[in-house]
Amino acid sequence: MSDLLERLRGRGWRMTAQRRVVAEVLDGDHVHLTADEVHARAAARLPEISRATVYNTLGEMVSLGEVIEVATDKRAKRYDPNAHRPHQHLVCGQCGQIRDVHPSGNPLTDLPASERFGFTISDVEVTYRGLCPSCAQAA
Amino acid sequence: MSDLLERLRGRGWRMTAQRRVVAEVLDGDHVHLTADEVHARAAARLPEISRATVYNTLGEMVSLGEVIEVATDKRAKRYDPNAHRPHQHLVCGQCGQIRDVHPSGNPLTDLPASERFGFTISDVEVTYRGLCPSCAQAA
DNA sequence: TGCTTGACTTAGACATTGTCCATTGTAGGA
DNA sequence: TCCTACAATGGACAATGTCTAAGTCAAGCA
Repeated sequence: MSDLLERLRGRGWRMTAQRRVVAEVLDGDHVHLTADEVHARAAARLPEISRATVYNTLGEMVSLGEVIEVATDKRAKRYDPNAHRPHQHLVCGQCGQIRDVHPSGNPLTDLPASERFGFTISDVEVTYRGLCPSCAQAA
Repeated sequence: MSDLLERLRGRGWRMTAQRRVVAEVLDGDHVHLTADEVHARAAARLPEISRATVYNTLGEMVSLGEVIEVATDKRAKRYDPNAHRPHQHLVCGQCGQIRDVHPSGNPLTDLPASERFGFTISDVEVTYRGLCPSCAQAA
C-alpha cells in the first residue's frame, strides 16, 4: 500500500483515479521522476490522463508538503516523495542516477553570521556530484 | 577593467565584439544572470547580438571553467562569473535575490562512506534558502 | 438510489528556455 | 591585403511548463 496515498487521503484530498495513479507512480525510495516520466508511467495505467493533470497534481502534492521538488538536473524538475525525512542528494554526472543520502552534520551551522547578510535561513539543499561505480569504471 | 575578460584573453580566446560584451555584462560580484538577462543587457550595447551567440558564448565560458552554471532558480539556469573562488549560494525565496557565501566547513566530510554508495564524489553544491531582510520585514 | 454542486480533468494553445543548422561575416595570421 | 578557420546570425525546432474554457465526476445529501 502506498504511504503517500494514505497521507494524502488523510488530508481530505478528493480522490480521483488520476490522483491515485500519480501518487502510486511516485511512491517509493530513491524515486526522482520528472513530470514527463510521471506522466508516461501514469498513462501506462490510465491512458487518457492529461499532462495538465499531472502537473496540477504534482504541484498540489508539493504545496501540501508531501512531495519535494528537486533541481539536481538542470533541465526538468524532479519529484521526490520522500518528504517526511530530511535528506540530501547524490547525483552521477554521467548517467544522472540519483540517490537519497543523509549527511552527518547540519550544514546550517557552517554558515557564520557574517556570511548571512541578515537573511532568515529556513532550509539548506546539498547536492553531491560525482560518478557512480559503473560510470567511474567505464571512464 | 574586466577580470573575466582578461582571463579569457589570456587563454587565447578569439575576441569579438559579441564576446566582449557578454563578458563585460557578466563581470562582477554577486552577479547571477539568466541567459535571457545576459542577452537583454548585451543587446543594450550591441543591438544585433543574437540569442544563439549568447548561449554559445556562455556555454564556452562554462567549458573553460571561467563561469559556473547555477540552478538555484528552478526555471532558467543562471551564470556566475565568480568561478575562481569556491563558494555557495544564499537565495531569498521571495524576491529571488542571490548572494555568494563562504561556509566554514567542508560539506564533503559530512558524508560518511556508508552513504556514498560507491560513488566518486568530486563536487558539492550547497544552497541556503530563506528570506532576505526586506522580504522578511514585509512578511 | 438519484440529484446537485463545486472541484477535477481535459485538450490544446501558448509561453519560456534552450538547441541546432545553414549561411554570412570577420579576426588574426601569412 | 588576402585567406581561412572560427564566430555570429536568425529562424526553425525541441523540451518543459502554464493557462483556459468546457466537459466530467466524487462526495454529500435527500
